[in-house]
Amino acid sequence: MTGANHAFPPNLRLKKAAEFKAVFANPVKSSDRYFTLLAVRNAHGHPRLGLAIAKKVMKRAVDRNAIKRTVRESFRLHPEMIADLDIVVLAKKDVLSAEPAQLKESLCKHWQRLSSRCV
RNA sequence: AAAGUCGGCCGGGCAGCCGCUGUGUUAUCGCAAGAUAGCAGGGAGGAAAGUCCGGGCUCCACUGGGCAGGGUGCCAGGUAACGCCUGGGAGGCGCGAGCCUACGGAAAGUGCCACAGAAAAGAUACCGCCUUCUCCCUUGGGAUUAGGUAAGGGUGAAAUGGUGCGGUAAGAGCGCACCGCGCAACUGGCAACAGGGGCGGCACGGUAAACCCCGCCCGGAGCAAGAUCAAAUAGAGGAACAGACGCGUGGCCCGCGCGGUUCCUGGGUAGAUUGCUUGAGCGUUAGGGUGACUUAACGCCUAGAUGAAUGGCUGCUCUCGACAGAACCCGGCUUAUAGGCCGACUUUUUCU
Repeated sequence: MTGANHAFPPNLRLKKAAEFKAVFANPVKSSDRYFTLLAVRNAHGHPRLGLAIAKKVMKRAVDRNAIKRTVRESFRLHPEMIADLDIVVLAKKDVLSAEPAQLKESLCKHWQRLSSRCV
């Protein structure tokens, strides 16, 4: 366990509107009752993560922040599962009623599924 | 001790590991801008919320005033300002500490006042009461004519002052006393208002969160404001150079039209930077003020993100943790909130 493997610097994030657009245009999808993930293969040599938590789904800012943290944390701690993809995570309503452990498990499955399907 | 009133404060704690984001500093790389790494130190709230008021700041508009529209509304003070706060007055609630109030004007005008009731606004008075005319009838009483009344009854949220005494045919502010109301002075108070006395003798029902009238206040938009830099693409104007070039027109030349290169100006999209945190700031002490607040000295720097940081895991511990996440910044208001702490005061009970 070295620190370098679990960092989350800015270059691993999707930032620009154009980058999000590219993912939404022609993605590989993976979804369950908590999340919908969209992914596209990139040429950067590392994965990149973007979050899209709709205000409509989660009204309170506290809830939105909490979900973003959970997703980022999972992304950061499991780089070995994730191939070089641009991924956008969309949250669903059921996230609010879920246990933290269930969310983590769900996210791990998504990382592996997307990595094996986008080749 | 119990019940209660008011004001203030806190919003799990500690340790380790892994992350995120500013700041300072050191090292390495780089012409530089900067990048990477190490170390140190900072990193959500009392409401950050609702966006309901008030201001700062920015851009636009602007001579001043009026109309319209909106806001506000006992008085005085505080403040940058306010619809906020403080103190005072008035009315209401509570045994009390205390709490509540959209609290200007109904004699400028208009409207409305359901149901019930005779009548809902300057009374053609329903049941009545009293006097009187005529008739019936055994005194008593009944029917009826003309008039005087508003005490009693009944309706209503509200009925044209209230209670008592006098007075009267019966009654009535008709007269008197007290209360209430109105008027002009006086006294106290900056004022709202209060006080006691005088005069009037009932005239003036309620409703202005109904229109309205009166006093005071208000230009509009908002940090996605605004400022700077500025690709690609589109492409405006000017100047200089070349005018020996190409294309079109034409049989050819001249000419005319479209093209060239360089520079300057302009435009400002994607994007980037900035605005962005030192401020009507906080703390302590001293002075002024009943208080809100204010003055002075000294000390402190306390989030600044931009797909948007302030978190995750583990261990220990307690009373097992609510409402909830900064987005330009302040002052308020309102709403949400587990649990806990402190102070002042009130009422009741017990003990000494």
